[in-house]
Amino acid sequence: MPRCSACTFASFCLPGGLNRRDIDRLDSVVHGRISLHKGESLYRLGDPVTSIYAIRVGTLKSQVSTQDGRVQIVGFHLPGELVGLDSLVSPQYMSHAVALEDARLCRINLTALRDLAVALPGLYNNILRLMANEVRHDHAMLRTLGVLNAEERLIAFLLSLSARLSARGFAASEFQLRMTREEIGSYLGLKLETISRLFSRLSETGLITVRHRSVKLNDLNGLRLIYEGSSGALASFQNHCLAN
Amino acid sequence: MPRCSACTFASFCLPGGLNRRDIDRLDSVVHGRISLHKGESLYRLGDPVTSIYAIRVGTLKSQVSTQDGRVQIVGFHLPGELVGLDSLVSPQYMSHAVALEDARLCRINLTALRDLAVALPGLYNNILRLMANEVRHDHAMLRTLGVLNAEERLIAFLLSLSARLSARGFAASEFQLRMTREEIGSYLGLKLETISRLFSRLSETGLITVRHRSVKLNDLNGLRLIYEGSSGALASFQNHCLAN
DNA sequence: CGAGCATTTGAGCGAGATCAAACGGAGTGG
DNA sequence: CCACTCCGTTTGATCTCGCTCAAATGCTCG
Repeated sequence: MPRCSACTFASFCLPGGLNRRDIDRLDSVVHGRISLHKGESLYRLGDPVTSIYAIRVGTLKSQVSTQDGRVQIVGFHLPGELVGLDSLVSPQYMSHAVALEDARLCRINLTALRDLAVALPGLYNNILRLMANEVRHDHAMLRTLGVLNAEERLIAFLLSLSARLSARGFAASEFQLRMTREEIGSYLGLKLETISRLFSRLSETGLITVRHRSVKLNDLNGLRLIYEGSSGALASFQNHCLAN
Repeated sequence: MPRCSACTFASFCLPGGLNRRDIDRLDSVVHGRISLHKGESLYRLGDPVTSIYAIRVGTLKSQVSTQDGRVQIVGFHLPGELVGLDSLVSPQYMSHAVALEDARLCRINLTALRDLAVALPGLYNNILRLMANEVRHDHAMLRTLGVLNAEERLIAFLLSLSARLSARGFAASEFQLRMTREEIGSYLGLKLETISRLFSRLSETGLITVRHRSVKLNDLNGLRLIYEGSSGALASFQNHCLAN
C-alpha cells in the first residue's frame, strides 16, 4: 500500500498547512498505484471522473484536440505534480492525459478526498492553493501565447521547465526533454519546424546546448534577459508569489 | 447594507448547494459596496489581497502588462461574475483589474469568507467550482490562442460573450461591446486593425451586423459552424459540462 | 462646437507556416 | 550483430496571414 507520509513528493502534492498526523490520514484517500507505458492514456475526454492522480515517476501531457486534428497541449505534468486538477469538480474529464514515457502514479479517490476535506479545513486550503497555481500557470501561458514571439515563447518554456525541475531537486540547467518538438510546438502555438530552427539558433548563439532531447542552459541570465525584457517585472513578481 | 439573499445574481456568484439559510449567512462576508468610474482600477498588480468582488453592474477587464508596454488581457468580467479569483490564495493580486464602464461591486471579505467556509463545506465546494470554471475558461482560451486563426478567434469570442450574456438573462444575439477593438485584440492575441477588418468581413458576409460597439449575431448556427468546424465536438462538450 | 480618441481602410512587409527533402537514432527481426 | 524501417529531427525554399505604417473618418464628451 502506498503511503503519502512516506512519499518524497508529499510536500509538493499537498504543500504546507498539514501536520504529520493529517498527512497520515491522507493515506486513506490514495487508492492504489497505476503504471502507464509510454503513449498510454491515463484518461480521455469525457471519461467519468472518480480520481485525480499524483505522479511518482514519469511525465504526462494534457491536451484537447479538434475535429480536424489540431491538438493543443494545455499542460505538461512532471514527477511530484498532480494530473486531473482541471476536472476536479466536473463529472467528466475535460481533457486527455497521455504518458510521454513510462510512468507510475498514485490514484487519489475524489470521494474520499472530499470526505476528508470536510474534516480537515487545511486540506481544502491546499486544494484551493493547487487550483490557484493552475490558474496562475494558465494566465502565464495566455500571456506567452498572446504577446510573446516564437523565440521568447521557447525561452519561457525552457525557463519554466528549469524552475519546476529544480524545485523538485533536479538539475536546473541540464535536463532531458520528455516531449517531441511537435509537442513543444503544440504547447507554444508553434510548428515543429519552428521549434527545431529556434533550438538551432539558440545553440549557435551559445545560450543553450541542444543535442536531440538533452538540453543544457548555458546562460540562465542571458535567457532571462530575453524573457524578462519581454515579460518585465511580472515574471519575477509572479515567481516571488509562487514561492510562498 | 447589501444582502446576498436579495441579489439577483446570487445564484451565479455562489451557485447551488447552499440553502437560503446559508445564503443569509453569506451576507456577513459582504463588506460594503464599491463604485468605479470607467477606466478606474479596482486593484493593481501587487496590491495586498483582502477581498474579491462580485459585479452588480458594469464590466471589467483583468490584464497583465509587460515592461515594454505590451498588454495581455486575461479576462473580461460581466455583471454577476466575480473578479479577483485568480488571486484567491495569493497575498498580492496577480493582475490588474480595470472598469470598462461605470460599475458597482460587492466587496467580499476573504477572511470572513474563509471563516464561514470552515463552517459550511458546501461553500468550499462552490469556491472550488468557481476556480474550476476559471481553469476551464483558461484552457478554452489556450486552445483559442494556440490553434485558431484570427477569424475563428473572433467568432469564438463573440459566441462566448453571447453564451455568458444569455446565461444571465440578456439577449443572446444582440448586445453592446463594452471594450475597444484594441482590448478585444489584446484578449485574442491580435492587433486592433485585424479586429476591425474581421468585423467588416463578417458583416459583408451577413453573419453579423456591426455598428460601432453594437453587435448583432444574425446567424448563430453559421458562426458555430465556423467555430465548431475548428474546435470540433470539444466546444459543445465543454459547454455541456459547464451547464451543470 | 471642437478636441481627442476610436475606428476604418489601404499598401507593403515579415515572422512563422507550409511544402519538400535529407538525415539520424532507436527498435526490430533476421 | 547487422540491416532495415520508422519516426523524429534538421534544413531549405517559398508562401501567406496578420502586422506595421499611414491617413482619413467619425464618435463622444466636455
